Amino acid sequence: MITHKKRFETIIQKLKDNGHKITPQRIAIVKILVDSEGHPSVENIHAQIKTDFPTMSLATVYRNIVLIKSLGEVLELGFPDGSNRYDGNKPYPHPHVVCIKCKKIVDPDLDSLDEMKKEVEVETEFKILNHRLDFFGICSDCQAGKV
Amino acid sequence: MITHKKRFETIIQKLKDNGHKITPQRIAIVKILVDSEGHPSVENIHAQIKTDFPTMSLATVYRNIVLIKSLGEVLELGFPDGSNRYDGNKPYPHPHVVCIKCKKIVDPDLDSLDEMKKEVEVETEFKILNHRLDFFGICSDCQAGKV
DNA sequence: TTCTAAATGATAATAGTTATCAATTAGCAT
DNA sequence: ATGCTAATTGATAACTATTATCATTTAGAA
Repeated sequence: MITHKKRFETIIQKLKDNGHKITPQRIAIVKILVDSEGHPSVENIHAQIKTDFPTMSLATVYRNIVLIKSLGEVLELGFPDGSNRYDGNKPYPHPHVVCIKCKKIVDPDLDSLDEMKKEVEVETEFKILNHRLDFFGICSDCQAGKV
Repeated sequence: MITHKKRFETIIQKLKDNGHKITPQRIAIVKILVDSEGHPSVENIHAQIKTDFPTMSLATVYRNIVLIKSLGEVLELGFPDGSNRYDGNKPYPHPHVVCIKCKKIVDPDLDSLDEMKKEVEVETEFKILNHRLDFFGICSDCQAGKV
């Protein structure tokens, strides 16, 4: 399991390698992306960042998330009922478990979907490149009525 | 495999059972939902419907999709890069295969995720209610350069 | 046939995201 | 350390997808 610090350095290096400046705003955004436990939305990231950067623009956060996504260093998840969510720690397809009450997202440790992927390729004649697997339910906190 | 006609009748009956009027607009929307092969967006549905109902409002389509969704008769899929998609034939969790070029969606025939669901419940202590599984790739038509 | 609450159509409003442009600044060159 | 400049930011307008509002229409019960 790679550390948050390692992920931070990887993303910052990727920005440098692609000719981008390492601004204080970018450092702050990447830090939140890799430290976050729950795949935050842009709005979440902006709200957290305002503590240390009260004048940072929401547009700056959006622009930088798009940039980091274009470098393949963040996984973007869309849900039907709201804004997109971002995972800076595992920027590749992996399962999620989403609480439908508090919207928390956790990453369970499940077996690879490679077998299914092969079955799908045979059945559909698609060339499969990636996948998405989410389970939706109620977390133990919300079951206990803490939220 | 249930027929489109049967699905149509089921949805219409559900609307009646819930005290809703069966307007010509609703009949047209439900028909497109059950006849569609590729999980259309609201915009798609509206574009198709305009042929026979040139004055139907986009808001009417949106309102009715929301209504049918609230009755549990349509599956709603959100993607990070655009509008939501709707499946009126299988309004319950099932796998999808999405072409990243032409955006076509097909439903492969895969084994149940019940085993994984149990593993997830044990590991995360969530009560799992449903799931989402999508594979992303390139369909055979787009591989052949037809699109 | 009449009546009325539900539904529609048109459009304003909202939320999430992207584009624009003047001002600022990271970092390279000296 | 200083100067320079293209990249970046901040503020906000604009865009897209969706929802809210309200006058008008209509499905269907009586």
